[in-house]
Amino acid sequence: MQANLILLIDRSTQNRSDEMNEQNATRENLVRAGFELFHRQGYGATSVSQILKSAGCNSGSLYYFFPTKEDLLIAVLNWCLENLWPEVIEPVFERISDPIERVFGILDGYRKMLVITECQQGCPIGNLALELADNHPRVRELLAQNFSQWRQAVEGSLRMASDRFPESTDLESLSLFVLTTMEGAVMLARAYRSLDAYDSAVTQLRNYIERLLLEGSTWGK
Amino acid sequence: MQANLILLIDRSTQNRSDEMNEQNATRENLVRAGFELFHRQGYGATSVSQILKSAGCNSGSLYYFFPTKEDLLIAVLNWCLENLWPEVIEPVFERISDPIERVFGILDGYRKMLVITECQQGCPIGNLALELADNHPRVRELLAQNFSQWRQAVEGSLRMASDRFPESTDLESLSLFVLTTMEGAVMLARAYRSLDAYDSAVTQLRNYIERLLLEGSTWGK
DNA sequence: GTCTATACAACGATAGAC
DNA sequence: GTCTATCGTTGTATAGAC
Repeated sequence: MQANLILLIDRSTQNRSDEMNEQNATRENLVRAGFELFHRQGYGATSVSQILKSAGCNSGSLYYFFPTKEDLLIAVLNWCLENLWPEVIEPVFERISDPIERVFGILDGYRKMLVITECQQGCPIGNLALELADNHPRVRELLAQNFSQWRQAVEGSLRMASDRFPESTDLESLSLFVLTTMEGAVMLARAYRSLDAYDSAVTQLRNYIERLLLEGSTWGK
Repeated sequence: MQANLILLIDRSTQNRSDEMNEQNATRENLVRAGFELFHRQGYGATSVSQILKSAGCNSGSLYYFFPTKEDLLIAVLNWCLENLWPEVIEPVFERISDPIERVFGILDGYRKMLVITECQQGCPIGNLALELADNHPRVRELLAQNFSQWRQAVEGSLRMASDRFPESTDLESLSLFVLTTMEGAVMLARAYRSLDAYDSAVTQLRNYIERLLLEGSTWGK
């Protein structure tokens, strides 16, 4: 039951294990275990021994690959950076072709995570951002990169429909606003342990975007 | 420099110290120290010894008032619940009378905190929400109550301008959306260590609300 | 590369004098 | 109520055999 919680992991396990040599299997296991545990419990609340147990190896192996626990975290965040597109964005884009609905498809993907985890797990990056942005400079930079990549995916999609928005629309700012909404909504859904807060926010966002589109279509083609 | 970081604390210190008997001064010091440190570092990353140093007492005193560290956290969250209105909401409402601008005044208050802390400190409740919502049931409930109180302040203000919105507007959902935006925007501002992300989100929110108001005014008075 | 054993510090919490 | 001293655990990280 726990093993399948994170959709990210399952897909990429199958995709990548073939093309990997035996040598780095342990390293990969550690990164995956780190990702899942940091996501579920946070960075500070996850002990190295938990990671070792989950990855099925001993401390010597971890410290062979990573000088410190923080270096493992950095590897995890780089792993997220590599996997966002193939594992989160592209599956949605394959299923949905309308550029606006693709954005809401991404939001629906995060909703699925809330459903599966009964509102106990949100965005893996968002969690770490609030925990670590202050006192871990290298980590903060990687968190920002992860957010930027997410935002660019949304912006790219919105830009395909740029002619449907009013001319003055700032699509970069609007795509960042989508991310803002998603992160805030996930936070509230977890605090309330209810999907209502998430759905309510997405409804408001959709309302806003529909008004923009309505205005865009009124003012000539 | 550090001591005056949190506006909340300074105001209430002056207001309350008179009406307090000597006996509970230590307890109050502990709650204040806990609030500030949990806000700055998170719950898990703050050690009891740090709290003791900041509060100017020893461990015997803390455990005399609070059976565990978590009980101190609960006292802190109750303290937030008591102080939100007098220390965060009312100062804004005194300064600004327009109900819509009052909402943006609250958002501007959080912006000030980002400015003062150079984007290193966000919402004290939001931080704890992502860190603790999963595995601390009593804490999660109090976090949700804090969010609800904040949302109700916004909703009360919007409701004073309800005749300016389209009839179909769901003001409860809209006020929750304001909170969603604020929390998401604070998170991104901290990750990017820049006010731009915050300002961008508030601009989008204002744009949305202005469109609602425009539609409300068009459809008759 | 991976193992076992362990160093060493910090943690939350307790005991008992005053 | 507050103090000092300390218990027992857990944390990250290391050493050295294999």
